[in-house]
Amino acid sequence: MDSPQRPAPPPPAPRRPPPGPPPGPDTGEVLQQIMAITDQSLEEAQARKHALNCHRMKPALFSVLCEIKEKTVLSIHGIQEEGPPNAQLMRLDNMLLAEGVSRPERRGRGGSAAAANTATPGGCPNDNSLEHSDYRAKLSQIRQIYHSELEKYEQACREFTTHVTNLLREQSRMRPVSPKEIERMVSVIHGKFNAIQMQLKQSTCEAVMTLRSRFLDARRKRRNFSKQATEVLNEYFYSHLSNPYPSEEAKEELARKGGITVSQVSNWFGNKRIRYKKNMGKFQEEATIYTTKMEVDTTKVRGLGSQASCPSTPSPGPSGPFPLTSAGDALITLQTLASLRPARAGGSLRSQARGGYQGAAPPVSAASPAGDPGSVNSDASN
DNA sequence: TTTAATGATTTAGC
DNA sequence: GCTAAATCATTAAA
Repeated sequence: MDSPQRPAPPPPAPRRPPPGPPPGPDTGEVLQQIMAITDQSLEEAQARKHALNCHRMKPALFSVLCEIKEKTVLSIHGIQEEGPPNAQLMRLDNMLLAEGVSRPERRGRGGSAAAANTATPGGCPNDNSLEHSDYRAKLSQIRQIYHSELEKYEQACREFTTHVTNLLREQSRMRPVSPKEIERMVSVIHGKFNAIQMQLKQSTCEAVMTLRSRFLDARRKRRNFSKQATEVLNEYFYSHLSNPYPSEEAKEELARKGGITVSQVSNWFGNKRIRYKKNMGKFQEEATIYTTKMEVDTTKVRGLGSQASCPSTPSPGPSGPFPLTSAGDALITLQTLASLRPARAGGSLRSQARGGYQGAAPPVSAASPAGDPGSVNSDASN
């Protein structure tokens, strides 16, 4: 039997390339192309470039390309770069102006804050104490560093901007770079430098705040009063022991004589009263010293026919709130002498009204301004 | 280092 | 708003 002819087997299927990137030119081929490029003479390349640059269609082509680029770039970045004025930066600027770190003549940002703080930069009290001069010196140091750094940043910004602008202008001959693009690049650079400036401002503000807290926190910077101040205060206290509540005017005079503030006088009397009351025995020696001293002074003053050196005071009566010490004999003499001074209406009345030591009341101040710093609280905390 | 002295602050009462 | 009282924080002497 004849077997039917078998069809010829199909030719072997061609091998499929392995899955992966689409077939490209062979590496060797690419290398050859590169070699061919490098083989071209430099002059030839330059000539081609020149020919392209001089092509009559080049300006039109660049213009179109610039336009397209402009639209694309603006759609991507345009909106993001337009932000609201930086509130944080404004706050920092205002604070630096208020602290007297920024120059007041630097206009443009936060001018109102400067106007509000021209009298006492830094909110520093108007005391001419050593601490405050030290504070001002340190603040001045901070200011110097700040301005020198700021100047450096500004100069670097200017130089870098000029450099980039020139570079882009140069490149605009070879590739489409529109003036707007240059402008945008400049604003980007300014933005970056502004961020650096903000860091500088922030650290300057921190330094000022640290300085302030260190110098103006009076509790930390407590200084004992001068000997003269203590003497003035003690003289008044012991000569008015029955009613040691100086009037506002007396406080002012004591403050002036002792070179301290009215608040400090109030603090001192508050402390003195309570400590004297708690431990009268301990203060006896001191009391004797001052009463004797006052007695001598008063005798001298009497001899001169004028008034005592102590500030005017409420009339201390023998029935005042503070019991006399056992050295009271000397004190009684003092009280008697003190009572010769011009009496003030409020003092004894009020102390009598309260009655007793515990109820020791202050004399009514003759003139107590609204912003009276005479409370026990220190003005340093204001 | 410890402790007493002292100026300043806080809280509550009036 | 001023004061007493308690307390804190710093200074200066022991």
